[in-house]
Amino acid sequence: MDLEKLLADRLAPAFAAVAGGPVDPVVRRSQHADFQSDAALGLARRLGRPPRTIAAEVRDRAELADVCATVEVSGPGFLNLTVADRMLGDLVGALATDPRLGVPAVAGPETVVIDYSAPNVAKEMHVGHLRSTVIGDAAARTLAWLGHRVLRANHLGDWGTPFGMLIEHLVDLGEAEAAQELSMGDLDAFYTAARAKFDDDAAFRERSRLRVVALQGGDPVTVRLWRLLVAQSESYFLTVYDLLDVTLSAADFRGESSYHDQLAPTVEELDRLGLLRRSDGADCVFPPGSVGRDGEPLPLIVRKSDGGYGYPATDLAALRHRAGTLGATRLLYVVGLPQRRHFEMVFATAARAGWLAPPARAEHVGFGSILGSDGRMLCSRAGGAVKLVGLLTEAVERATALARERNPELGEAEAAEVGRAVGIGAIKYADLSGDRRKDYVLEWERMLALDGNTAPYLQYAYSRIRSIFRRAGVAARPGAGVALGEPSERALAFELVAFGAVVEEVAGSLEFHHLAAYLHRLAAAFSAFYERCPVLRAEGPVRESRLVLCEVTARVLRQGLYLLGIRTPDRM
RNA sequence: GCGCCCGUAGCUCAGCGGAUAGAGCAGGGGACUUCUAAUCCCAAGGCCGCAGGUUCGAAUCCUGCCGGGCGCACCA
Repeated sequence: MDLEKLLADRLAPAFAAVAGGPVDPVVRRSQHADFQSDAALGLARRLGRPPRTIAAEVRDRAELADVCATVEVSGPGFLNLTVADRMLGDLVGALATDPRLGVPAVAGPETVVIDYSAPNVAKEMHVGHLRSTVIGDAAARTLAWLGHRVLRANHLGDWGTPFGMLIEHLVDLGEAEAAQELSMGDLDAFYTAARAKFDDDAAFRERSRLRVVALQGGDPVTVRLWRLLVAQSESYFLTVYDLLDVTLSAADFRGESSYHDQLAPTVEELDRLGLLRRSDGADCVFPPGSVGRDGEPLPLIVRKSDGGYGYPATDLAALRHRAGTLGATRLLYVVGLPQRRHFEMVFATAARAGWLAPPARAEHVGFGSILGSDGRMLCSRAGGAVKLVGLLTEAVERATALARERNPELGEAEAAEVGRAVGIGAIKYADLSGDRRKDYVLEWERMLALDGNTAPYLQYAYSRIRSIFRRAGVAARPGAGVALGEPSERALAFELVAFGAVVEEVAGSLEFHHLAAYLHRLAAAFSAFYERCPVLRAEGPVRESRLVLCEVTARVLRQGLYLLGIRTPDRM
């Protein structure tokens, strides 16, 4: 039970009695006390009485004796609430014996499909994929930990016209040579070479066109070559995921091709439902509300005038599969914000077709673009893409060098391990600590920063705690009483007790910067505590109590960072 | 033209109806014989893009304007 809710529950009846109806007590953290309630201000006009009088009356009626040390009317009519040390200590004590750290598993688990990462076969992963992968993985970890059934859907770009030219290029190179190139992760070179031939060589272009037809027609030789291409890319992506420390596995690849045979039936059903309209030779759905440049309704083109299918058809088929066959009630799409309109139209169409009916719902978990230093979008297809592995490798190298420098006691193997955890953590945290909807400028310095509000700061706090236990060879006694004397102990305790509410909120909003900010507050509170409150040199109950504070802090940091996909080394 | 998003400290960003607008970085000053100084403490830094409006109260909600970005029919 978090304190805010506890206080609100105690205040609500008092407010209801004074106001003669239900009132939200509006409890929040305060600079002037531990918490404050602002509800009396809003009630003043309605009741025609001074807010301070209302606040005083609520104070007198509320049953807060066991929770609060003091309850004071302040300013124009705030209620300042100071929590009793005893209550706060008991709450922390309860966390110490709770394997879930005050975050209960959800009562009604849902099936959640999370569409994220989605690189393209035979194309390099660039920084644009980083956001989707990192945010999506945090969502997967968080929702899974809460007890939901999470299905990770890596919607691989493994189908479409570019495969004609890619397969022809593979044929030109020879399978062995091509496999070699692709397994080295040099996907850009492969793609660029194919593209160049396609642009310059008419004969190659024609071969490519025929190859697409062969692929879609299921020609066995072509399909085998295509599979080769896909398999090589998949194994390359898995090495990147491994380096990035992401929970995506080989089993999560669900390429666009896997919906290939559902495309026609999907469109046919739209037709049967009377949602289809032919426009300029293309089969379209016109979801209400979307208007184009000319003021006319904007179509979702489910079948092109040449008979081919594009993204809308694939997305609809995938959605139908996820909601229908898989039984998902929450469908997440971790895709850049520029595609917002596309998803609006897809979701609207799916709803009209009855494929997406409550309680099932789809959410576009959009994120901002990555910009270059000139403030313009970076992640276009037209080059300028920064190779993801290059970024990751540099982060790990920097962090490893720093680990060696700062802690010579680390052996070579441990320094490498710390370097990985810290370097990768820094990159993920840089991405998750800001509002995901905002664009951000790609600054290597920022992403690779190892001090300030960064993952290493949180990891360092964790490793210091581990160091205390390691050095003393002791463990916290879970049942030990938590006695809070020092202000920095109280401050730390307040943060610990807030973990559950933060995770719960983030599971809904998927705004991971709230979790990041919380963990930073927690680590900062711990660091301040660490400076002022000796643990091992304390004695008796104070020592016992501080050991519990340390233990719970470590566990919350570890779990919180785990949800963000960030490791916590025992030593740094 | 229409729609969506964004303008907060020198920089990167939180805050999105409540009391004196918060962090980090950079820059200034302190703290290691004491559980890891990848740390902590102190000081400094702001017409919250501009102008109206709603409200007891606005960085936060509404309207307009200015500046920037993205999207707007067969590309994924």
